[in-house]
Amino acid sequence: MTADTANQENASRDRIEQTILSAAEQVFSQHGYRGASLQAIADQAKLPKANILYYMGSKQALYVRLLNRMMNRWNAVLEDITEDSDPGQVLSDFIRTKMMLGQRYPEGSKLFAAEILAGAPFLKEYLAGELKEWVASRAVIIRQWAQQGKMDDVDPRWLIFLNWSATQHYTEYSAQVTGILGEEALSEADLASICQFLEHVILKGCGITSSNATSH
Amino acid sequence: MTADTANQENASRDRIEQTILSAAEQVFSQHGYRGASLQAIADQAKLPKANILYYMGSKQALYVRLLNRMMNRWNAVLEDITEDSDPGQVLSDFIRTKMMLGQRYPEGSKLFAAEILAGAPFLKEYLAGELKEWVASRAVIIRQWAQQGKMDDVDPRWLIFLNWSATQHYTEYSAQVTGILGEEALSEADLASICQFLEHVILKGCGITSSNATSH
DNA sequence: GATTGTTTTGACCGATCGGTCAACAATGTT
DNA sequence: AACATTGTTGACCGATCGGTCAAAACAATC
Repeated sequence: MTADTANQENASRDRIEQTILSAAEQVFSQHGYRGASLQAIADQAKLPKANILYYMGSKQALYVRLLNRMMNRWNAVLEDITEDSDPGQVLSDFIRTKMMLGQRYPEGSKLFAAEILAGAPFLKEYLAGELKEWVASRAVIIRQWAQQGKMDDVDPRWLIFLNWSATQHYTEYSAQVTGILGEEALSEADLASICQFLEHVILKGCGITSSNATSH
Repeated sequence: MTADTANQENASRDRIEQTILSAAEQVFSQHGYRGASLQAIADQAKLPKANILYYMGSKQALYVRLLNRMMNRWNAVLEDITEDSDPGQVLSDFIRTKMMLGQRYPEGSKLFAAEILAGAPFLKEYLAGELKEWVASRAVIIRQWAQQGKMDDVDPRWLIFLNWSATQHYTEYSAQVTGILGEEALSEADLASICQFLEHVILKGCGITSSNATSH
């Protein structure tokens, strides 16, 4: 096997795997782990069912792989904040980034939501480990901001949860949102309006007098 | 059949039906419509599977009945607000009531969330009908409040969604929240702290200078 | 062209799915 | 006591579940 053909074959394998992952993400996000069937995934991917198992090994392995992929997409967010950062800028960025990620990966976000709804059987360790530490470290910084008088002395954990819930709502409850708005999907104008609203309420609500954040 | 025995029989029937509904709510809320099995519901209710079908007719009928029961529990909320109401009081009540409902009916709330995640196949009409009208009518009142200078001129729809998402988060994502907090379940102190935080941020964020709302 | 290794896929496995049914027990009703 | 109604449940149905396997198709090396 030459290097060239090796690349070709790997590229072909990657393409097929991405097709399967994408199809599986759709099915799992709608019906959860138990409710999803390999046949439905195979139909979505337009491949024989046996082919799915050949590439992914098992339903559980496929599911775990999707969860990990989604975790990695989120990992880049809010990594580098310090006590010297501007709270307004950080929160504003956080809201916009989270909204963007939700729009970019709606199926992955819903997949995650379904996993949590089921009691997080595959993510319990991650939640009580990495993510808990992540929240704790950010909480320390937010507390410092409050002590510096940059913002109100609110509980950082509830603030973080508020940011998550407020943004994720528009991807995970998209069926409800679009149903109520009477639109097929959220428009760009809607998204901009929502981001602006969330910034306004959350920053003002936390007593952050935004200096250099985008004003409106 | 005397009136007495009729009452007895109906009471017995009601008790069994409630047992089944309660068991089904648990299973459906964790695994969604497709992921739930009648056998799992029967095991949870400690009844033979055939008995479930005898009382409920079919899996779908049971599921729809659970959805309707949850809708009715929510219907009592925020029914009687007018343009003369105090926004701070109304929003404060709304937050506390929603938090309370989520704590009282966690399985029902999760059931609803799973239904929306799946694309709301059984609730599409309700969302685009009754609930849409509900939101629209409240939006009018909130707009009037803004015109009267009682609060900032924010988009009422996003405000309503914010209230829903911020409160529902603690029931539907309870696995994530407790995992991160390192607690088995949310304590009374946590709940009070969360309500206080949400009131503070949302009211202040909307420019509502609370006059008679509970102060902290 | 023979050989070796990788994909592809229909056929099949035992288990479980939602749902039906008939036999039987229990409970009124007369 | 005889009868009708309602409740209970194990056995069973065809369909589908996740997963296995072997035979055929394909590709690369010699």
